Amino acid sequence: MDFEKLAELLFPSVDKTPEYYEELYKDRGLPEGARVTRFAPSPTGYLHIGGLFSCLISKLTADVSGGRFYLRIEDTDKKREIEDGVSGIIKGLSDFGIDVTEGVTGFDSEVGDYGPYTQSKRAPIYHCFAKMLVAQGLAYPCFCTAEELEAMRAEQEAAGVTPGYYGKYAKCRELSLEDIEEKIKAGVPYVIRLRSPGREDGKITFDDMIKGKIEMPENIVDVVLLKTDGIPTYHFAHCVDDHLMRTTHVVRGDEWISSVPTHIQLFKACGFRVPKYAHIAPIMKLDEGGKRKLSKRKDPEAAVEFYSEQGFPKESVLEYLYTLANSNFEDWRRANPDAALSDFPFNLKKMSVSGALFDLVKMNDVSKNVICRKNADWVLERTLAWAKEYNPGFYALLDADREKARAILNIDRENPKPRKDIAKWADVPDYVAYFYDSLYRPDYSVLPEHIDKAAAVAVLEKYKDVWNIADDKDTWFARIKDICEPLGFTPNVKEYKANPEAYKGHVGDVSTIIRVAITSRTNTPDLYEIMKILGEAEVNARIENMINALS
RNA sequence: GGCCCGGUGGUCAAGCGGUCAAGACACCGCCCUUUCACGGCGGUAACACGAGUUCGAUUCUCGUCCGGGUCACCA
Repeated sequence: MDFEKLAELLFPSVDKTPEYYEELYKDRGLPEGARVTRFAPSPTGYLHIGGLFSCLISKLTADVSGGRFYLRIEDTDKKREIEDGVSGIIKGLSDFGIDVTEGVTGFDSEVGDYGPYTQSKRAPIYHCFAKMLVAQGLAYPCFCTAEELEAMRAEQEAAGVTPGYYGKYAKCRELSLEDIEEKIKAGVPYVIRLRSPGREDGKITFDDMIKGKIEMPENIVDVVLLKTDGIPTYHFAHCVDDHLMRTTHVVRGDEWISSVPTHIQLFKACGFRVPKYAHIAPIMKLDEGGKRKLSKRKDPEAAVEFYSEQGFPKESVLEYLYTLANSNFEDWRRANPDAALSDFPFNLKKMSVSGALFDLVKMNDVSKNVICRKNADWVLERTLAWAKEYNPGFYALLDADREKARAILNIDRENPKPRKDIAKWADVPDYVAYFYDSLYRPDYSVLPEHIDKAAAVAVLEKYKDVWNIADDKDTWFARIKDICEPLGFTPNVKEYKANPEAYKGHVGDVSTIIRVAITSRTNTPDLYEIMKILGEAEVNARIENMINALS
């Protein structure tokens, strides 16, 4: 068989040589040890939290080595094509702090010297290398129809042999040049398959950077390289792209692990250096007692938009993802509370081998710790930005009086023991509700059972007269203590505990009554600050209101 | 089913032949305290099972069971 002639017959329009591309996409000239990685999603318009995680790991791998990270779009499946599947992904990445400096940067735009970075725009390149393979007898056209393939599979299953296009089942392997010529002339559709050099009993071992040493049977299947429409399969595109883009480390989901033998074989067939692989475990979710991958359809938290909508700061999401990535991250964070995330010495080898359950509760905790360290301006700014997009009414409310909003958010903040009330911006409307007439709904039923209503009214009547907006905090509290005794309460909690029968309650109960009158809640941050912000008139009105309601 | 990978408290996880088997989240208790939160202290709770190897196995080997992945002209 004259393979050169076959190659010419199959790819008459290819006018470049592999050497041309090797020359065009020069070695990156990075220092020894610098790693080149990439994130290569399908343009579904949707960024999965697992995708973000994978992307982060990939980027970190490059960053800590002083290397290079780029974004490639794998749009070789035209059945899945949607209008603009790219922008959503880019937005998702940038919303969570990953800015692309090489590769696809938006709908129909890209930067970098190794492009095009969108696979559908690389057809001539794939064809060139497919032609090379054919010319060397390492690939061949296959005219089998879907029906034939299906029949073959049924036959193999019935016979109990491994299904697949290989060995004697690879009917088109030995077609003569004449046969091929004839079929092509007749317009019979065909794919290009690899002539797999794998042996039935062959073994291949490779060293995954996360999973360690893995031994697998060699690939013997003549996998499809180019589909009927001339578009490459993932396998082939991965091979030529990662080679030409000079990727050194392929970081991807571990669902790919079983095709590594195929990929290594392909790289070798092409004469390319095989990249290092790092297969990361997927993020899981507990469902009906079992673990399963976070699913786009069933789990709202699978989409990164969920975190935007809920108002989790990107710092929080990132921080949580880091804890999943390297378990020593939390120790590092405790030791370096103010360090930038980029200073963390990320280590691929410390990645967990098996999939972690996504823990929204832990995520909340991480986020509270992030937010509680920030100042009021930062919190206000982020809350405003979130509200503007997801809660316009609330935005208008805060925006109307930013000083007030800032003051509210500043209560018990910026001190060594800051409160941790807020995990996400969606928590804020409820957190600040009683400061705004439009959100506040008086509800005195929250007053604890053990507090007598008549006594509560008496407390309020008295307090209304003695409190003074100008008081400093000590005086403010002293006044509350002062009204205790005359009304049958004690200012001394210990005293009360020693002899509860002698009193109607203690200063804590008195405070609670006042707190309920002003906020309709039994738990709030510093009441003194709250009253300051509300102002004299409003506080008096609210006290009056409760007196009337209870009388 | 074949082939891979995995199995330490409810969750994330240290651990690499000898440990009272770290730590974090969650939960419970106590302290602090005008409430809540914060903080401090303490507590409940784990090596899937069975055989080996070894003076000694959570750590090594094999088997069982369980979980996950994969077997396309999808990625």
